[in-house]
Amino acid sequence: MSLRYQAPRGTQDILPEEQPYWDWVRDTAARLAGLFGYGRIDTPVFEPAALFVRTTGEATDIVQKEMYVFQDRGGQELALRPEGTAPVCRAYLEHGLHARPQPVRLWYIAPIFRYDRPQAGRYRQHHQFGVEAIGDESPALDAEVIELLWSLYGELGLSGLTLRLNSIGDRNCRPAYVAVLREYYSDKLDRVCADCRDRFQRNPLRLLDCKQESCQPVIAGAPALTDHLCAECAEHFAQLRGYLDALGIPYELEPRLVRGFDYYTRTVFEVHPPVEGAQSAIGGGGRYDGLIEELGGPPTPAVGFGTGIERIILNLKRQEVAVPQGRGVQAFVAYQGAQARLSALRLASRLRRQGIATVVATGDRSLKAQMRQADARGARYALILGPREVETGTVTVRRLADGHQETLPAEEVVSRLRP
RNA sequence: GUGGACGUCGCCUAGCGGUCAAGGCGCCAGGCUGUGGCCCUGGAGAUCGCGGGUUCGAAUCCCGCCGUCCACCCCA
Repeated sequence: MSLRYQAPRGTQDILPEEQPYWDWVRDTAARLAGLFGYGRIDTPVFEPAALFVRTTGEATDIVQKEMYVFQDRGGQELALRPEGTAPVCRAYLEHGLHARPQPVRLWYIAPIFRYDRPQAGRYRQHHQFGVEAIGDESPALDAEVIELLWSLYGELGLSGLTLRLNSIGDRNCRPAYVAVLREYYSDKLDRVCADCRDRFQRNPLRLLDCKQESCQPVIAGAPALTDHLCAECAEHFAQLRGYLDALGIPYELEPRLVRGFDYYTRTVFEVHPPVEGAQSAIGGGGRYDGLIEELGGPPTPAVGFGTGIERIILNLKRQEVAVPQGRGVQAFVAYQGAQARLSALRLASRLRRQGIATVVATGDRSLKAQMRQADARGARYALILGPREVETGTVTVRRLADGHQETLPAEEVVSRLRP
């Protein structure tokens, strides 16, 4: 089929039959966030492009090749939001949220845009549920955020997930580690892949999670980041692990886990589903103690996560998790004749005012066709209004599940439909 | 951005150089006069993703583009 217009590459329409999944995820996320004391925040879909360049990092893939950047008619450089954290921090500063009791706990569900090549579970527009806890450096807050993410998956019905955890140090110890790492790699560049030679220059930390077979021996011998944490970072990390243990949240230490944004410090984590696709993380996050300062605010520690709703739904389907289905129509009103049509419209109107989901037949089709419609719609009752009913002021109520049917006075219909 | 597979009615699929492109699901209608789900019958619905090329002749072969999927990159 060739349509003149189709949804742009990497975007999708979410049809009614998909919505139960979305409702399930959104409702559960909102409920949990509330349970943890987080308040909802919505930020614009677009922001000054510089906001992301500054925070996410000049050299990151997101900034280098994945941002939707455009100029508006006033000449402003804007970007469709490629991640959720920076806008929330911007709002935190803009509205003086530092003057509120710290930490400030915020959550959002928002569309995210990245110009990369779509495949299963990866889109140019996707949606994230995210949480940011700003203004406190306690590892207890890291644990809280991780617990929230972990319980979300549990509540949703996902199983077999693994939480990967690491600490990548802070402004003090990371540069020292990167120097050690560079030193280690400097005489081995001829033994690693071309990408790694590039990473050596641009983003040395990423050397650690190269998947190339040939690079594995080099990685195996590389100095571990966690052996080079400063005392404060090591202590912070140790406390966090203690809290997670106390909360009974299982995690795997993943010394090679680094994340794609420059703003992370100390804690980083990802959650992976049991079946590994190419891009499998369904959620990830970490601490970003320097981000607010980078935006011109006071030094403000913070921690948060983002989790992809499309990927959650993908895994709900893979694991055949049954999600609550919305209630369908209760009543389908069929009628015969122009007279009855008016009665049908009035009856439907009355039912809806009583909170009973009601659909009226259209097109003056045969009663048989209307009944077929009622069945196809999944209605619980068919209400039949023909000349006979109009004349006697009655309605025939047919329960579609078993065909039980009776004709009763119009006034009694409402009470009959709600047991 | 790199490599690969695929693209036939709304959905799933057959056809794989030669009459009007076939079937299932779904949709619409009918199966005697006011009634669904099963069954039967009929109908609508496809420029065979788009554009070029090869050929007497292409859905079937070749090229380009678009899209989907897979791997890489990266990420949720």
